[in-house]
Amino acid sequence: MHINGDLLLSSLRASGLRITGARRAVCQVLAESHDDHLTAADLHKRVEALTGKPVDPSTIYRIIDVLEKAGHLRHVHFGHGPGVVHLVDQGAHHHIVCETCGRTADLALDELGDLTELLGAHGFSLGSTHFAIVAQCGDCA
Amino acid sequence: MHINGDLLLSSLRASGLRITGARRAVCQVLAESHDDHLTAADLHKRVEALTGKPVDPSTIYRIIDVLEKAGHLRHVHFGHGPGVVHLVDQGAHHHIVCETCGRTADLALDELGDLTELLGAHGFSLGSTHFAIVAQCGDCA
DNA sequence: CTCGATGCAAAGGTTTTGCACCAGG
DNA sequence: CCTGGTGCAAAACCTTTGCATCGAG
Repeated sequence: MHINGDLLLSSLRASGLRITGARRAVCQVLAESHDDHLTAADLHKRVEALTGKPVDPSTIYRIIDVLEKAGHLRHVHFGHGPGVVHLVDQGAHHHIVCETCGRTADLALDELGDLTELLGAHGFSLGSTHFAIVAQCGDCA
Repeated sequence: MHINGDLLLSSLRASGLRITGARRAVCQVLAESHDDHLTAADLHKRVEALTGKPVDPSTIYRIIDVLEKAGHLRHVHFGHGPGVVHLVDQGAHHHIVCETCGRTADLALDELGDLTELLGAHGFSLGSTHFAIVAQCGDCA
């Protein structure tokens, strides 16, 4: 089951936050592009296309921030370039991204046992999905 | 055994490149801070301290570029913040960095079997040490 | 009416680039 | 000399922030 835009909005309202046109549009776009990894710029374009009105980039970043603090959104860094954003309804996952072409794959948390061990041997623990693992995909290797 | 600055310089000369004051200083600083991960800004500061003369930041970046193309240097990204640079004399290694405090650890390539398998299961291969794996160290977790 | 949200513009930090001048070989 | 290296200044890129205004509740 996928989170829908209204659910996001009512969660905001429940926290005493206001429902504005921009927030409505961001939530709808996020809900519709549910399985995508959108950059702030992508989000911005789609929001403007949806509303027909100009929206300031800073507003997009602020809405991302609000949704992230509310726990609905996560933003992830894929090596170079802009960060990307995705909803977090169906459990967190880690990301692999191709350094060359940008193709991505998701890693379920229960696949990460060996990696956890490797990191543990050096006194580290995974514990964040904020940065992707950068690698090479089959086509680019 | 560690690469020393003169070795770097003679390699440059052997490629038909010129030995300048700035290049001499960068190579010496790199050789002396052999096991560190320096940012371009660190490098810049130490080069100016060593020569007593102002050096333009762009010159530092260009020298990094030259040394990297010559295969002596690698620059790595540790999550947010500036990239870091280190010599590559004793075999490539991968990096783990703590997302919170920035502490780093090196992963020898022969420790990466499991990670290689994990990535392979998704059609990816490691094959670059250009981006660190971002995690949490014991103190910050 | 009131406070939160937005637009605008500017700055932030790192890195790159264009261009004219300088200097290594 | 002559080409490559450097300084300077500006831009590029993504994101954040200050401040005045707008609008949701």
